[in-house]
Amino acid sequence: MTVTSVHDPSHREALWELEAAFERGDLITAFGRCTVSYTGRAASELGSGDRLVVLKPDGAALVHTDEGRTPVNWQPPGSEHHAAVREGRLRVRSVRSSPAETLTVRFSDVHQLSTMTVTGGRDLDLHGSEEDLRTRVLERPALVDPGFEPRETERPTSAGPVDVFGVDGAGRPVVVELKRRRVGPDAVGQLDRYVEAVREEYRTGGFDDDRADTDGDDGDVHSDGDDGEGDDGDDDAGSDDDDGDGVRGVLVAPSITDRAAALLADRGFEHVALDPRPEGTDGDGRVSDDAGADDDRRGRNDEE
Amino acid sequence: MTVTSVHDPSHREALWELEAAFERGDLITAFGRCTVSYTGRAASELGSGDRLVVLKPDGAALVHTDEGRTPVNWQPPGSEHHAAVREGRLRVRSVRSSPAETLTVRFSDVHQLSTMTVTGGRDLDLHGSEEDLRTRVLERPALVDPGFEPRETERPTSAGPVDVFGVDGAGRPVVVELKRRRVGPDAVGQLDRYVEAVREEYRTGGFDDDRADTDGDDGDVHSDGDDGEGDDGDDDAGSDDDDGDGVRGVLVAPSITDRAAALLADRGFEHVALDPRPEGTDGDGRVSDDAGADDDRRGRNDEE
DNA sequence: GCCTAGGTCCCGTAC
DNA sequence: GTACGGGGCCTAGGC
Repeated sequence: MTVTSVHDPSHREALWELEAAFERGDLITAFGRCTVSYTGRAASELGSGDRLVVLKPDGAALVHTDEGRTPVNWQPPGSEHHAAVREGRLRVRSVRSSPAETLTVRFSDVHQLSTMTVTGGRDLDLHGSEEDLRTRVLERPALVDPGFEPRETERPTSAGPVDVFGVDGAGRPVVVELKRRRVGPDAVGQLDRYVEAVREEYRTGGFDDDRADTDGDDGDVHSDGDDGEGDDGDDDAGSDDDDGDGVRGVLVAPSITDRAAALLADRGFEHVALDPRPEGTDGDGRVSDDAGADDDRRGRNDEE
Repeated sequence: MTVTSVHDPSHREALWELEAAFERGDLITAFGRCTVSYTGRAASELGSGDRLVVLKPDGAALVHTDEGRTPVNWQPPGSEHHAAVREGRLRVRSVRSSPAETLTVRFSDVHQLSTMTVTGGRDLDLHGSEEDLRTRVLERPALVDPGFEPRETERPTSAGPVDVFGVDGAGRPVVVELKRRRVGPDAVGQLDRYVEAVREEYRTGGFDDDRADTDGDDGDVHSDGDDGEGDDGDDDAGSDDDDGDGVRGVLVAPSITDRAAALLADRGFEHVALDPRPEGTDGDGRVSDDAGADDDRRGRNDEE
């Protein structure tokens, strides 16, 4: 039996079904007239109305109205569901600790209650995330800068891990921050923190202080033989005509807002326009920078 | 009739029910074995398995497995739902434009399909948001700083609106950034952008350039009589022993991470520990700064 | 447990 | 429409 469903059950009937479903680890949907209370990180009250309540065996709870992608109330996984009849109403409560939070749904009427045994895979195969963008950059570093040579991903700094760290053709350190979508001012701040941390590293000594000792860890790129002095730069990696300390900051993202661009310029950083995916049939995915890069409505007609 | 439900319908039956429900503007749940494809800002594929699909009359679509608060696939409101039988399967598709996105669910088996007419309120009464924190600050400015005098909320700057803007006892401008929860480095960056924008204002002239002309708009505070010189400060509003330009930056939040605190100190800004809500019975909600401010497990027992 | 950042984030609001 | 920031954000990955 994969689905059970009862229409307009009495509260006792509903209670019985709920507890059996909890026991089985079923997915539960309840539709009915209810009020909802929540207290925890915040607190809320929702007056009477018809809602769809979903209770998952992992402890997640969702309360949906007829509008919005976001549930009007919810409880994340890890909660515990409880049901009871109180004051003539069916009370469903999901509770979790740390943070201490309680969601309470009180049904005056249950229109329908269903329980479902779920089987099958949950693994989503997703493309177009920041990780895809990183792959593109590592496979074709020239998209970032001619002569760019990635050295490490998730490179640790005192400000956190840098998405891609490497050197340019002149041997200057390059800090690359990747974003899968159009970026605003926050991304510039993020890049700024990383660049400043790296600059501070170079200032205060030979990059051995802040970096967690992760030689040969999983973040490395280019595990070829040369690990020491293979730099072909003519400068001593810094003090060039560039802005700060010789450390470059590059924001790789499909596009950037005006305000973010102004901030970026203010800090002396650069934007490289790049999509997380090779843009379908559109060549290599490099978007022309500082130019009208838009409207490629590829007429992808459905197969059926 | 508020609820209709069919068990193990044929695809044609299901199609009929779906189209009637679309017509009525009903909320729809479908549980069955299906695959899911998505393409748009990203792209994904989900293999066959049992899932709960929710279709809302506002165009929202949700695909839920038995785990997680977040749907495994979805479509935001504004999409258009379509149903058809193709290649022996029931195909439900939600499409939207800008961005162009398509969600396709292909059912090999529909275990249950329900349609529901939703009535009742959707307005949530929520407490504990940043707005509550702002209210607290405006009602009791001394919580931020003795002598702090709020002048404006959502004060426009070239970097965006400042949560609360005012002056301290010495007449120095104060930029306040509010956060309802513990803050990390990003919040410091945000505050930094605002403070820098205000400082630039003061540098480049008498605060009349970047500010949109919103005198007497809705962001003002203190519409009392005294608008001019009531300051009791002994300094001339700036050039004190303080860091920058005489403009102070204050981050008001319940707590702050170490890294954020270091950044804050580096910029010469301050943290004021404050909760969005008066913390139940806990006095005025001011949290002791730089001290072990924790564990107040108030034993709030349920009423029933 | 906390911290940090990504997300098909969603969502409201102002421009 | 774009932009910007809030959110009970959720979620994954480190430490």
